[in-house]
Amino acid sequence: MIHSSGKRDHAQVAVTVDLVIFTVRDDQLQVLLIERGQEPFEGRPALPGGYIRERERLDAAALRELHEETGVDGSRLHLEQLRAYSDPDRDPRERVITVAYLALGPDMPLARAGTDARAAEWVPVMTALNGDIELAFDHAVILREGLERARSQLEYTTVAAAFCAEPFTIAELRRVYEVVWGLKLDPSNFRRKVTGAHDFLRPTGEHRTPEIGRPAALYRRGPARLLSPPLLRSSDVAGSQFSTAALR
Amino acid sequence: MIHSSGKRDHAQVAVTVDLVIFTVRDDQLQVLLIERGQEPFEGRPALPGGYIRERERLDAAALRELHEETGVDGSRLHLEQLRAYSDPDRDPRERVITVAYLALGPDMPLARAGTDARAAEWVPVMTALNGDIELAFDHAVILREGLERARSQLEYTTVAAAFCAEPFTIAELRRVYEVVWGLKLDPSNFRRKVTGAHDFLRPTGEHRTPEIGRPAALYRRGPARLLSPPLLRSSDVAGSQFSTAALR
DNA sequence: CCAAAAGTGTTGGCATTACACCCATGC
DNA sequence: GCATGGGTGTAATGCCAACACTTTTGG
Repeated sequence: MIHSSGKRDHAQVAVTVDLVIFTVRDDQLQVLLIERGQEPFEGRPALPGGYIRERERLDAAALRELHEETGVDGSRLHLEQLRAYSDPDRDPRERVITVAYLALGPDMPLARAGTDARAAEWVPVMTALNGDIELAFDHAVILREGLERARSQLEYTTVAAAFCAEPFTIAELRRVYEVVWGLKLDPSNFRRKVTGAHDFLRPTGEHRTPEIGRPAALYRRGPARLLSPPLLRSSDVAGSQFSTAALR
Repeated sequence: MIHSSGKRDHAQVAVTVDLVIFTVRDDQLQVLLIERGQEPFEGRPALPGGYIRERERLDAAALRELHEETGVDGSRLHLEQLRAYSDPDRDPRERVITVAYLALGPDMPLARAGTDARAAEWVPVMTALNGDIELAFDHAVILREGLERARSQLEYTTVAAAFCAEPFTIAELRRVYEVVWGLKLDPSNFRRKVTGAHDFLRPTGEHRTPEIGRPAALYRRGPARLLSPPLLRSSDVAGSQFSTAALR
């Protein structure tokens, strides 16, 4: 029953989910964009997403869309709700409220074209926000807020490890922070902090020998979700690719 | 046009906003609850809220409901979106997705009964979460998450000042932290931190003489929104009214 | 009316910790 | 060259004490 009765004392609206899916590839933070296969904004890049189904939770819809667009089952990703966007004119066809999700994961298998998308591909975030590319709907705003959420989440939580495929080295984890924040971190201090944080990392005891350099110890994600003390991005000299004005 | 056409390829749902409105009264963190005046959950306490209107933004709906329930215009409050709740069975009548908002403000004029609420009153948060009171719908979950959001927001932002009517003293601000976190803070350290944080407080140069004790300097809110360095609630001995299990 | 006590805000002084910066070493 | 580990000086913080200003109490 889409409409249980003809008359209502309140409006009904369509609801979609949109996904900001981040990964770290080639020492860059990249976001998954699709090319829209239909109006409105046909041919324009957009965040993956779609309408929720009857009796479907928002989280379930996000996981479903994630799977449809990337082929990845979300059980190994970090998925978190960003917020709802409700501008009445954000979709020119009708009133559509969208709930945006933030998904973080390790370098994923190449995206395949989705159902109503011509193509899906990884795009460096700075490229997607570069003004040259005009995202569909209000997706530029959503992407910007998703980026800021990801950056601040790295400070207070352990989600950075979600970007790393297990097992991983501390240097790989550090590179995640450097790429997302756009600045260099001192390897020594970084190691001390993350190994000191309780239950953040579980050492495997094994090592991985790179092409050059000393073998690095391997770790897995620990059970901790909150990072205390936090890992702040305050000082340090910024080689930032984005100005701090992105903080809003 | 509620329905632009009879047939759709996607479901439409009703959307509401619900408000977690906090204030500090009598050295307690209190939340505004209404008593429902209609089914379902008639007579049960609930968070204030209601359906969004056509072409109305969620933020606007939240401000409108806030005004309807408290008579306060929200321009002087801190209002922030929590998240959307989408369990298909959270409302027994039909599918309703709600977007929860968190509102923080100084002790407000006594709430007046709203349109579809029998009464509205301030209730200490620990009372409302005490199991004895069963909130309507999933409002207990929303309230719990709102509390946790407020607690963590105090660490990294300057919203604590939103609880204080200007001008205010540093001791009043400290009491906000103590009440929300449920622990005692060292007056000396607290003063050092908040006065050291850039643009957090603007001294007025004036003083207020309490009933007993030394006159305290008065301050107004500064332009800063983010608090750096953050004010962590980590250590310190807990005289906590809630166990840390409330962190989720 | 004055002196002492009590309560609150404010300031200052260490001891400890955390951190940024730098250097040394192993593979 | 890169990962790892250690050391040092500076800043932040926790803890504790003293001081300032006011009202209340009691002689």
